[in-house]
Amino acid sequence: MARDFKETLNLPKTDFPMKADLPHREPNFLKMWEEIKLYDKLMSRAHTDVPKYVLHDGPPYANGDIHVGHALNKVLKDIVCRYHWMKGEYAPFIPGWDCHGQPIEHQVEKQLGEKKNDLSKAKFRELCKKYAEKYIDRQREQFKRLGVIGTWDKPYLTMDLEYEATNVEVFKKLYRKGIVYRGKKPIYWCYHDMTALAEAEIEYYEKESTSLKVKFELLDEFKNVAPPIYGVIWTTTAWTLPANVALAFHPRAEYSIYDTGEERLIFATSLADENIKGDWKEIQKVKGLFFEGKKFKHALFPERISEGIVADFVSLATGTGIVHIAPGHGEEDYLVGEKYDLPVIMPVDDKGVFTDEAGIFAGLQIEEANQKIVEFLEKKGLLFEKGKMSHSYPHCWRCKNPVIFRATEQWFIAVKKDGLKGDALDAIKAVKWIPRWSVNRITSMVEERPDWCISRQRAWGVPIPIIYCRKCGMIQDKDEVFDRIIQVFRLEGADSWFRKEAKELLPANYSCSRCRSQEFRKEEDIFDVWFESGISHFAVLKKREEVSWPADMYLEGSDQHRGWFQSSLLTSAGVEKRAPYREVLTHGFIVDEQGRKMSKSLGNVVDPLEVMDKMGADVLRMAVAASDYSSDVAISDQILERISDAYRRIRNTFRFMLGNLYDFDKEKNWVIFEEMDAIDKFIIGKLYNLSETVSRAYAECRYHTIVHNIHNFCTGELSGFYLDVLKDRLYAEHFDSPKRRSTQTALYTICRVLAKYLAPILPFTMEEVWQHLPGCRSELESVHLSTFETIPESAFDKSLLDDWDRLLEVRKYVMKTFETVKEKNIARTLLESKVSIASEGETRTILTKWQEYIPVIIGTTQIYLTTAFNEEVFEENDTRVVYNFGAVKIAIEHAEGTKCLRCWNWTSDVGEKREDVCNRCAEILVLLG
RNA sequence: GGGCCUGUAGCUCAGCAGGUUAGAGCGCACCCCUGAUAAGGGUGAGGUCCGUGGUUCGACUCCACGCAGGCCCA
Repeated sequence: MARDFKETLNLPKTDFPMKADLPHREPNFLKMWEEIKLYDKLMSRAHTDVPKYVLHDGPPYANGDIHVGHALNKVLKDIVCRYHWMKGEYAPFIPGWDCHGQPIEHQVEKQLGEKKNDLSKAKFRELCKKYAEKYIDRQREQFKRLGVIGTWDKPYLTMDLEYEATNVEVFKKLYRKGIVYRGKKPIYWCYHDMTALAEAEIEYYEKESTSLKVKFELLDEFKNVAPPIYGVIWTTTAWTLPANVALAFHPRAEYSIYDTGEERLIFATSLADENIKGDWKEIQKVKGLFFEGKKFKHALFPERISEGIVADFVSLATGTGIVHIAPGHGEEDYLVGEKYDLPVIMPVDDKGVFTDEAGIFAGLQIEEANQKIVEFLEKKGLLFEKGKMSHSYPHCWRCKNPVIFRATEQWFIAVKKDGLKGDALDAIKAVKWIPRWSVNRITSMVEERPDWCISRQRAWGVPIPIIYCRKCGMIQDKDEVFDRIIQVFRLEGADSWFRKEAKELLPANYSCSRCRSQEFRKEEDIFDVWFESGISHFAVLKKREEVSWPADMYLEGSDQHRGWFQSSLLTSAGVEKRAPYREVLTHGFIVDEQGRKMSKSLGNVVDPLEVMDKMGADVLRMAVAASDYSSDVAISDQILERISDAYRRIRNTFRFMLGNLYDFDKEKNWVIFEEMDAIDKFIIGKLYNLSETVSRAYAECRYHTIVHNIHNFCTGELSGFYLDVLKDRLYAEHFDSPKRRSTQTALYTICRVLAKYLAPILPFTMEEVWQHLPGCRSELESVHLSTFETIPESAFDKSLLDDWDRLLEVRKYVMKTFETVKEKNIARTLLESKVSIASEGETRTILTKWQEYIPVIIGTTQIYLTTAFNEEVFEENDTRVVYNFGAVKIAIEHAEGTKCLRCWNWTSDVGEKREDVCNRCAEILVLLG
């Protein structure tokens, strides 16, 4: 009767669960890390002399729950920091939030509805602050749940008092440098509500307008020619004509001059059909570029000149191909005007009424002016055509009336020409940009950017710290004034600006530096939020003692080339003449499997909170890490499923190794490398190779390489070979046999090395591994307090690895052959097979050299090696499968002898020393008693 | 419309200073095991390397033009 020898074997034992159950288990680790004060312990490295690495967090906007884009960004940052921690360095991470700005105002206004009008600015700001705080708390918990480690109890907020004061400090420095100035720039303006509007407060509706084609006489050498030559412009906003300063042509388009008999007219050649009325003669063709620098007579004010310019945005789809330019009334007009140094004329007041600057039209409301202008042009014979047209036009979100573009006084930082462009471009060159093309993007953006408009007509933000004399209008820009404001902000925050009188914000007994008046008024504009976030490196890196300036790294999505990378660069270059970062790493955006952006309408949105709830943060982190973030990162259900599979494989590989270490005590059972069994030397050599790849990939921030390589190692080297082939020695040998201890030493090493390498990517799971690895927990309470393990180069035996790679090829041949063995029902497992291998040359030499390991590598005790390819054992028949692999020939048949009921090997000595078992097992059983 | 970027098996990635039948893992199919077991092992099928031209003896790799997608502008 067969006896069960199970209890005499060293079968794997572990509490490490196969089922990850991350959604439930991860929060416990978060709790544990908090209890052991993990982050504080890491931060205490600040007092040692280890290298410091500062990754400066770009602040997300404090609105809404986090989306996958946030998750991608913060997980990458976390991996970077954890990598540096694992190198033994000091790598503080201070998360931040961008708290001010229009979107929060908008949300609060929506909640308030009509009540908003009854609120003071100060009261309104209070509500905005509450709103921001609410979302900071939510997002904080969500980021923490992701496993992101950092100073969560003391993040930086752009609404912190000290932070707000820093805005003034930086403003003062830039002001002193002489690059801050006041100028005019068009903004959306509702002349019904008399208020400035942000882009997001605009709604587009169809509106019917009068469209005009107006003639501007060409001057210069064509002045007083007969018949006169006219450039014909097309516009739907007649009221902007008083502000006209230029006519824009498309530089590469072709224009024709037509003789109508009475006059000569210029249109884009391609739009001739739309404009020719009668039997006109085309007398000349010219490129648009020809008109650059030419002068035209203003159609409304004959004494004024309208300059000929060229611009790529000129449309040739409809109209005349000539665009009337009024920099005071249009964004494009303004930008092209800046390029040509055109004046910004803006003769419209808050209520939409023409000022004296509009000459004969002064006092008219713009709607009425439209009609007057048409009449005027008709009378002068300068109206070429008049029509009606319906088009999409911006309207005020609140009162639903049409809005206008209207230039108003704004604050600027001079960037172009004599501004700080040169310094910024030099600063860019000193930074390492990853990926490499990133430098081109930032460079061209800085090269082409206009001056930076830093003022906004809003309530929720930091005021531009300027105080004017009420009497003479003088800006009070003495140091003592700025310093006083800085001091007040530091103590009471920017709110003080809205609560206090101008006088209270000035030094005691202050009087105007020009007229001695003591009456003052405060600037009402606030800073652009990009200015605020752009000074974070000053407000955080220079002020918080945990960190230092400049940052080692900024890490954000590629959209930040225009945003934060640039605003930070400009403030830094302006004050310090260098970039605030040494290295900038950019990642792509989250897209779906087909590479399309996520949108509700496409139904492809992945919610990180849901993923963490269903699969766990480590799976989400792994998905992020497994993907090459230098371009867009795809996330979908299938991708998460695949990642989940890979995660499970890694987890189970650890579980198996842990299971075989249950009785391993590294103090007592450790086997030094030199004394290890060859098979264990082999896997340690492979591990060494892997560690080389992984550490290089970490240093280069190529995390997907790490995930792929480690995963492949787990499936290929470990599960597919090493772990499979070890079972006999782990299970059947005496528990304390040298072979088993050698293998356990290898397993232990692999676990530690891999757990540490994976800790930055899978912090929860690797902590779990650490807690189950014998002895580790008493050594250090968390894997995250440990440092990467290095494998000495001496553990890498190249000739052994080369030999064994060849042996593995032979193993592969055996596996192929064995497929047929299974089919023919000759044997079901290799254990119950006899394998004959014929070979010659180098292969034969290697096989002979490692003869004693061939049974282990192949997986059966019955191996016959020979050089004779034509021996009888290689004759195929009903009980034997034979395959030829060139230099190697394989034959497999059923094993001889009997199956040992303990180790399941087939031998001829079963029952000799003891019933049912082979002699090897019989001896072990004696030892075990 | 402009600038920058991406496009290799169903999925995630390798590869190529241009050179034999383009690789891996997952997934899938089939088989084996039941002493890693809601595990494990083996074998196999999957690719017009986005398309079209060009350079070259030879292109997935270089160039041009497209197409699709992303970010930022307009």
